[in-house]
Amino acid sequence: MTARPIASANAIATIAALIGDPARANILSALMGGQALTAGELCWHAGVGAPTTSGHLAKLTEAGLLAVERQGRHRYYRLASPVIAQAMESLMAVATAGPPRHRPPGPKDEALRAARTCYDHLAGRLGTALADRLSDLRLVIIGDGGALVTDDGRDFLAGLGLTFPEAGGNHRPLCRTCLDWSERRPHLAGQLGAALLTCSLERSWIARMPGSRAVTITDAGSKGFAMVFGITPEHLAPK
Amino acid sequence: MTARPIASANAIATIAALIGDPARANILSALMGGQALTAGELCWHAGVGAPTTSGHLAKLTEAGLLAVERQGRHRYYRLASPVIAQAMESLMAVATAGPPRHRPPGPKDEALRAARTCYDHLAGRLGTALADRLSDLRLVIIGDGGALVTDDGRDFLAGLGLTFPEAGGNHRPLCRTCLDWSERRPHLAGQLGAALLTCSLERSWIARMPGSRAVTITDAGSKGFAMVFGITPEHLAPK
DNA sequence: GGAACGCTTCGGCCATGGACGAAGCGTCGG
DNA sequence: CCGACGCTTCGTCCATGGCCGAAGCGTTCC
Repeated sequence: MTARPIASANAIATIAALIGDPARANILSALMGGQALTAGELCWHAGVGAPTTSGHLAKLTEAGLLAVERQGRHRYYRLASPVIAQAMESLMAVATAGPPRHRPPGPKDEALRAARTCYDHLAGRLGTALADRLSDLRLVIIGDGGALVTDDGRDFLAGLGLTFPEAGGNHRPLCRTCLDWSERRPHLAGQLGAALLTCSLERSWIARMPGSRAVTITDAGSKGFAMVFGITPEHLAPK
Repeated sequence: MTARPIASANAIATIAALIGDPARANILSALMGGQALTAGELCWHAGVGAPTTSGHLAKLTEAGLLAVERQGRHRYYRLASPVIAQAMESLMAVATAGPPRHRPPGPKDEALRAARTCYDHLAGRLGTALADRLSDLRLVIIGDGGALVTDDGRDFLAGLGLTFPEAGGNHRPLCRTCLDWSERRPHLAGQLGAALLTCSLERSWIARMPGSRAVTITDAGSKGFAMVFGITPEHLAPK
């Protein structure tokens, strides 16, 4: 007379178990940057040998968490869908929200806290500062758990060369918020968030740090973010 | 020369591994209903023996996923925080979004699809219908990934006897959206979502089905939802 | 006070699955 | 065409951890 539980619980368990292995979590974490990586690079990130990594990648791909693309003798793996990144962030939120455990800051973490990519958009102090400024300027309205782009906001973004399809329909949300795990406040995701990241990279306002999700703000970036969004160094200072 | 990965990946793995066990996933799923359950009830949901369940509960509590409260000779367990439920929903979204796997509907699933609780708010066709109607009536504005309550909405809710603190600050979001895994469209969560569920239960518009997250709509509920929100039987019909 | 109950702890069994070395494919470079 | 390279498959080892029965502790009921 044992249980007959809700069927979907097993589906959750399957996915969670997949993420629950340290090597696989490292792989997924590395891919949260949004760029596709080769099996070799992921092997390095995973911290295990090549055969083991290959097995993990096969499982993740089989489960639909990763997508793979062959290119020459390399195989490029990437997250199969943004919802995967979202789930990872949710788990990260649980991990940091838990009991007041010691969370070692570390030097590399400081870089991550300052500015990093979160799948395909900006996070960290830079990400939250952008969200704050856009909100202050009434270009987006950040509500509880979500965000809307105002007409002013559309005009402003068009001025930056960023245009978007109309809201609604089945395509990707124009703008949504994403809880920043280091700042504990929202930053902007969705099409808008992705466009801001792309735009910042194209203008060389930020540069990716190799082997990390962290990004550095260039001199041009300091000027650019200040000029366009009014972001001051104080916004980006730790604490 | 093995890896030096991002520290937080291990934190994710720990949490995910915890959720990744079928018995524990069942326990967490059962608690998604928002009410606290005794170890014995959870034992039934978990589908394993009492000693095993006790071990799982200890692990989950130790990790900060569950909170426990002793009451007489019973111990009531509940999710330690809403972010846990959010993470579970994210994982569910990944599970259903994945490859077009067969997902067996089943009779009990139909009840879940019709109306169920999602942690502390309503989901399923009833949940999405409520969200739709509130949106149609311009009481809330459902944007991409988020929701805002309008002034009209506040007045309307006040008329139902529901009042909320001002937005902003550190307290819980007034209203946010939550992706409905069965309808693939948003329903309303946050304080507003919780209040709607409580209100519906108090008025006996809905009744919990024992041992399940599903709820049934009472006769009074059919009238009430139609009268107050304009929800018709068509809104609640399958497909 | 004693028995029933709810839950946890202890001890031991066993399967799952993650790890690596060696070998097997495909691709690129000279 | 051969060797180096990138990645995967195969086979094997081994530890982690889930599971249960028995026993222990605290609470409630009669």
